[in-house]
Amino acid sequence: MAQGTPGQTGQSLLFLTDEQLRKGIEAMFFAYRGFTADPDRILSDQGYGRAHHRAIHFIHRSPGTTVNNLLSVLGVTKQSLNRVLRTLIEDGLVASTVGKRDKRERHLTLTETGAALERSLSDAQRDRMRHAYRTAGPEAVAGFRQVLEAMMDEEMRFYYDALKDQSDER
Amino acid sequence: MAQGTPGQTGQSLLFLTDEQLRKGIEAMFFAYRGFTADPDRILSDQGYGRAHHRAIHFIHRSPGTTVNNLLSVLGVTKQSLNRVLRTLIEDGLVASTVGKRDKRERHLTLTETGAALERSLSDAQRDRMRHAYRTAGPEAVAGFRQVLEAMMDEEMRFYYDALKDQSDER
DNA sequence: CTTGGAATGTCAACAAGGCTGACGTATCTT
DNA sequence: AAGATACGTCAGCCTTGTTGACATTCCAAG
Repeated sequence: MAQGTPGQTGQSLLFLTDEQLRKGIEAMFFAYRGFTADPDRILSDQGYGRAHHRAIHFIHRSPGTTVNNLLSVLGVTKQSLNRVLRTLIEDGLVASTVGKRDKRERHLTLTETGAALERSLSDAQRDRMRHAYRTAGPEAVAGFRQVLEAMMDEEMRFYYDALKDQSDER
Repeated sequence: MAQGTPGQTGQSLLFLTDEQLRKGIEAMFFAYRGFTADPDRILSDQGYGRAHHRAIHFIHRSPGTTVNNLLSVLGVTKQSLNRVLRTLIEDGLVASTVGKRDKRERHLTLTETGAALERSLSDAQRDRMRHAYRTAGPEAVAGFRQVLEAMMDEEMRFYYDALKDQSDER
């Protein structure tokens, strides 16, 4: 566009000092600690860890998802996931049902008990998120989301946007 | 204040659906993965992990900081920190000097080599942060910071704001 | 029908990085 | 002199990540 206008759009001219960037980096570090603190507390009482939380969260989000699907979203090895999944199934929090169309696949869903734990975990996390959102205000929230989305790897943004699939035909 | 005004400030009336909050939660999850990905890659080549990165970062930020200080900021046990710190000192990345005023204390600083590693790590992380900031724009950045700050635990916000101290008299 | 490959599960071994508990030493502080 | 503080260390445990090897089951192509 016009050349002489001093960077108001923020797109072209945006001076970012190392100090500003460091502050952002530390904000991520400290905020993430707060972000995980509440669920971590709940989980450690029951002998579970953050890995269990992640599995439960994404199974809740996409009921009937397959193991492979979960693997991609979580970005861990199947051995790691399997260990976590096994205890969740043994403890009756997650149900694993053989696929109908493809019987090699296992479709994962939360049981009643599993859904109850999920609720208590995400309630805690949502409370904190809600508090942060309310404190910062709606415009800040929009900015928050924009920056985080720009910070993700391409591949992760795909899962971030997409994950709503595999609805039917188990 | 006035009662009839529909929530424009975002402070009083702010409807937040579970769906909106979930999206925020997942944004944190996926973004944090991206946030740590680059340093993790660099570190794993050298036999270090994320714990080393954190130590190096905060020693760089507060040169001459004490072990106890670092403990509080990082929120780990001294045994955990010591393991990391020992290897960093052995490998000549961190220097530990006895306190002048209080000889029980050890003051930690980065050596030349340590500072070099710190630079390569924070360069990578800053590049990603800069990219995210530029993509999202300055207003988004302000919002991003506001939300993150509201998400921290009180105690952590203290360190987030404060850490600039212990300058003198080692 | 047979066979190749995909999806899943399992066993074993290992490492990083958290944790607790206990103990020792040096050094302040009272 | 006694107690508190700062630090280091030994030992042991847990979660959660990794690799590698291998079995099973099943779909689909030939």
